[in-house]
Amino acid sequence: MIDRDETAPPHLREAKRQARSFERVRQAHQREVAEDYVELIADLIDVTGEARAVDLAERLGVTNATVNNTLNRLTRERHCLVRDFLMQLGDDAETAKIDAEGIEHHTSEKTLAALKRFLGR
Amino acid sequence: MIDRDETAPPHLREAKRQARSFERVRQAHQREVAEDYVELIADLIDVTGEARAVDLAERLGVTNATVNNTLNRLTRERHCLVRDFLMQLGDDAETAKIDAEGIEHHTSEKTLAALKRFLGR
DNA sequence: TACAAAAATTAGCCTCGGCTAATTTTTACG
DNA sequence: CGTAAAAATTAGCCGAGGCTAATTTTTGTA
Repeated sequence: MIDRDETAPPHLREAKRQARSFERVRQAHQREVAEDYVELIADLIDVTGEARAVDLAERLGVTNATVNNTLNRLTRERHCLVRDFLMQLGDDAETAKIDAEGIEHHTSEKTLAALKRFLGR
Repeated sequence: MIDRDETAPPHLREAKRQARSFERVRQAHQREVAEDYVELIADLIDVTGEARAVDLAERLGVTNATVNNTLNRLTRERHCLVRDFLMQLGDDAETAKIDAEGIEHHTSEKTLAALKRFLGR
């Protein structure tokens, strides 16, 4: 079983190529949100020494509640990333869960990106 | 009451500027979907003489059903645009509704864009 | 220290844009 | 002309990312 079927007719290959392109755009839009938050938070901390949700909301042009929901979602994603990595290393589910709690807040963006690559996400 | 308060402190003005920028990005993402459809449909008609939903789906990398839903939404938007324009011209709701039915399928993208500008959308 | 204002969180709702599965309509052809 | 295959539609689900309103927690200050 090969991934990129060189024997398929050209118009089908073209359609698949196009589909992958649109898919990448959709995924990029997803990532943008996280990146906007990271950037804004860094900027606020740089300037004011802290990053209040209320200030993020003002700068993003959304409500307080929306910022809260989004941050929850993003930190949930971060948590799962660390936990799944630990399980890949052989931790049992319970241990992975507990350790992830302790680790995740000390994990830089770079390390998180590395974990993502490692897990193939 | 003025729109852009020149007397507001600089950091608030900056926050508003940033909020508008994020808002524009969100709106741009919305428009992209419609543009992708218009472009793909034109391309398919150009090449094959027709634009089947099933082909759009393949090229967009989504399912048949998704294409159907999205097209429904977009044509609903088009319908409302024409109808609201007629009402702006003084048509009563009933007349506007009926006439929009007849008109909307003969309206080019350019005209629709003009209507949008006229209605301030 | 008490309390008012500010910030954060929670609850409940919406739309968009995805999906699968089932059904109906259209098309092509023997 | 009938029918099987293809295409389209419908029903019902999900998650992301918005909202408002209400509540709880935190913070600054008299």
